Amino acid sequence: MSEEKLSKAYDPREVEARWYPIWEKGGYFRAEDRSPKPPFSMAIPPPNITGSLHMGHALSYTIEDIVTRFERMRGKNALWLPGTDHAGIATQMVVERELRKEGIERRAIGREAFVQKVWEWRERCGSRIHEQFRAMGFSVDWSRERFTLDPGLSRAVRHVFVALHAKGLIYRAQRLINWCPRCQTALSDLEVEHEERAGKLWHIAYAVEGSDRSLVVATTRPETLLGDSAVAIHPDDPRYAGLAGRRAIVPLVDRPVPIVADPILVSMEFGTGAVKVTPAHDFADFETGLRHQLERIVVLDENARMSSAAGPYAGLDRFEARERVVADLAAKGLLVKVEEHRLAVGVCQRCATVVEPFLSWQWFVKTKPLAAPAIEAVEEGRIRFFPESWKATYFHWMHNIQDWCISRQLWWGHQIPAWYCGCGEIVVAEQEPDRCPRCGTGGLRRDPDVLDTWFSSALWPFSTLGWPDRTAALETFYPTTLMETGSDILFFWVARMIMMGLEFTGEVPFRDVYLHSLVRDENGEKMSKTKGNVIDPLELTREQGADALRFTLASQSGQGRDLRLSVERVAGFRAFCNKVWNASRFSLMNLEDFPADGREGSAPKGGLPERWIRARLAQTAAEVTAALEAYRFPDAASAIYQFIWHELCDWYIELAKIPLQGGDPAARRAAQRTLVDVLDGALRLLHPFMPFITEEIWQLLPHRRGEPPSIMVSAYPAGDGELDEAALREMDLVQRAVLGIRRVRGESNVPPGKRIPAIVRAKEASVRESLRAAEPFIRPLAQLSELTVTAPGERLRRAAVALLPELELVVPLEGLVDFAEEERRLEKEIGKAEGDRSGLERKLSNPSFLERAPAEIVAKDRARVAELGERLEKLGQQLSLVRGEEPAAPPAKAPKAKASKAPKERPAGKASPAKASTKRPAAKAKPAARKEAPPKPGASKRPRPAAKRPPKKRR
RNA sequence: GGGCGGAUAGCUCAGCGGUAGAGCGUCUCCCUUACACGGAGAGGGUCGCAGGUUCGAGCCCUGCUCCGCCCA
Repeated sequence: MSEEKLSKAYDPREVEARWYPIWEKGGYFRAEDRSPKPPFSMAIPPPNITGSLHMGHALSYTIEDIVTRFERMRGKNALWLPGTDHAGIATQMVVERELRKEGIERRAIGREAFVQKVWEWRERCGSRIHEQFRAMGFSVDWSRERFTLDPGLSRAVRHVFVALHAKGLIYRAQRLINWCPRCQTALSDLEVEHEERAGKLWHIAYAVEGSDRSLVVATTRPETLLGDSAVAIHPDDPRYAGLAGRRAIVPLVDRPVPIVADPILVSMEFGTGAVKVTPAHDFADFETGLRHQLERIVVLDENARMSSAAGPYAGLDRFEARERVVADLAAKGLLVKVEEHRLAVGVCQRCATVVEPFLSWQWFVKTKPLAAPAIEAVEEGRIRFFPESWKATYFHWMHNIQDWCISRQLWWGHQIPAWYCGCGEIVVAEQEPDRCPRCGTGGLRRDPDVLDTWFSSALWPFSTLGWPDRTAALETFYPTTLMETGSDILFFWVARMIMMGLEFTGEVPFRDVYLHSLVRDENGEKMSKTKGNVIDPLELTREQGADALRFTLASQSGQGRDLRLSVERVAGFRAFCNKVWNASRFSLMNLEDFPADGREGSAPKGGLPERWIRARLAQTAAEVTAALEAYRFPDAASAIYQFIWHELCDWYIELAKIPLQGGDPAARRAAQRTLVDVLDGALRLLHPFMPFITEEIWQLLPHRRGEPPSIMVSAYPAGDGELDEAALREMDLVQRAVLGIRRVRGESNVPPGKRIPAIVRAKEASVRESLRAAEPFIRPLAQLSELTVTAPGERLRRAAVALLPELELVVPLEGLVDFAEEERRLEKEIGKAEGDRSGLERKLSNPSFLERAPAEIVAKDRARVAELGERLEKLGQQLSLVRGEEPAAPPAKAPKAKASKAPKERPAGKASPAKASTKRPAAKAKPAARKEAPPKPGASKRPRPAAKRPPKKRR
């Protein structure tokens, strides 16, 4: 145990800086390839090498660390495998931008040199990520760190590409793909975001060949008419009957094109019911083109400028061209109408440039055959989703999955393992072929493109474990236990891992998927650099401590809901750290004479508080474990918070002061032992959430022989075993008695420091027995000079009374206070009880309730009515006593009649009986001063007697 | 256009058929030798709106209104 005095306030900075290197050196983060322990494994969602950790990462990794630490403490061989992602487009863009600052252009230095620069960049970023993990306390197994471009992972990528190609599940085709003219690469459907924007709908007249009729088409992209190769109409549209099969003349270029009837493309309701068809520049038109064998006329190049096929418009940017085309059409009188129109435009996920459907040769994954088993795995429950609602989204996407364009016109990434020969042969192989297998010539040219980053990510759960080799790690840790990631990459990543995992390992890549949601700011706004509302987790950690931030994220991370983060909330949990710190400080201050072997052997039973707090710890442990097993992090966090603050601190520590400061050495020792045992247990429960402070304190506690060297490898409290029900029951009595007396004191304005006598009455002899035994605990907590326990009976004039189940508390007030307050309190209680009772009586007078409701419900309500009757009787008596009225005749009759009759007299009208009974002056013989606040209709359904009564001297 | 969430105390959220909860904030009192990053107490809710089912509805059903995501 440390001799140093702990500081009065907790300072996370110093503590949090200290422990990570010790854990790392101790090897506690490491998982074993072979171990008798059951495995737990999880691959980290790898952060991009370019970035630093943002709040989304902090949330994700906090959750993952909590699970990992929990499982590790439960005795699992726990692997949390770290790594980073090369993030093709993102990284290439960042490095290009940086190089440009130095005046270096990517194309000028060439591919090899550029890729070298990116690797250098990666070296610099890597250590930063390390630092951030350290600051947050994430317990990853650094010895297994991976990078998506590592040789091993690259080999896995090539292997998969070749295997899928051999199976016909990867193919090369000339297709329309999404093209970002700024990033100069193809994108997958998922990398295109749809934004609704204001646009226009231009109505343009196309002449019908050989007639004086014309067709008016409506389009949002007039510049593409230069590439039109048909006009489509609906076959059933009477407006255009007889036109199908004839030809229309594309304006400006005067090209005759067929008029085709196509019920798929054309909606009779939209626009004019006639549509221009541009197969090379629109996805729907491309399909139409296939159906009708239409020409594909490419009028835009890879820079989204008009190509030579656009004749006089060649070289113009697409938006300039639009203006020119519209102007020229107008000049020729062919522009019939222009309407305002909202349309969804696709923009590049990375740079927000409007993407262009672009005809080009690309590589694709045929996804349908891969999706089928992936759907099945989830249907059969071999993979579970948390929250489960994501299943529906997953199914919907998987059932409608499109082929995946995987080639990217970038330099940074896994270069496609395909080689082209002059003879037209394409060789797909893991290693570069020496010569063409068909014509035998050498010098094959490798495909310059790289693979979509998500292609390599899709292999992450097994490629990181050494696949395609059958490694021990793979055998032990695969399938992994959990995939925890953001719901925004369900399709990008999770779905693809499932497909690839099943295809190549024959097993699911993970059993559970936990999807967290977005971290927003305190106003519910998405955090973004442009809005300036980004909270940097590292900065917040420096201010408030990583423990506080982690606890905040865990306790706010409800399933299926976005999380709102505010600095104030983090500060609130920092206060919790301080509370934990001080509870520990108190404990340690009282353990100075605790012997080194004081925790050996079974603990002495101790008194009621000792038995109670141990039972509560066990219950809390069970609760926390159940919550963590179900990924209900907020529930787990709040159970621990509640236990530590409101039970250990508010009750047990206060109660322990009695034996600790009393003269009985055995009782003192029992309290010491309990304090240290329970604090130890609480710290262990808390450790996955707050690793630093718990380790710091745990190290200061006296331990049993043979305890592990760190709390992070100690055993998680089990919460099993037999529960001391009697202690829980008795302590409940004590707590209710203390709270009741405190309440009376508070409401009657008894000065807080003033020690007063009180009487507790109970009908049950056993309850009285328990209370008498607990008298030494109740007295100090309720600030009593004296506590008398009796059976119910005599009434006390001039006393405050609180009625609780099983208990009746009497606090004589003569000479102490303010009877007006007490009177008001009683009136309030009576009002409430009357309200409750009349509600119940109405229910019980309903024959169908009696007939149909389960017997136990009816019995419960009846019992409660009886209870309320008793309560009202006592309260009525008490009220007259406080008022100084002579207790009217035999108390058993008069007050009861008064209290119980009142509600029945009232017709079952709108007015709350409770309100009326306490507000109506006449009925209660109250002074006129009472009536200044007539009940407001609808103010509240609950009684609010005497809410704003001005203070006045009664009597 | 289709789908999925959400709407409960001032704020953030639990509760999901039988007496409305927590944390934070607010108010009152208190610097009592673990902690003022604290203690004790209090106030605060027609559970989005309208129908329906039920003996009984934040809770189930239908419709509607807002807000947010995803897909087309």
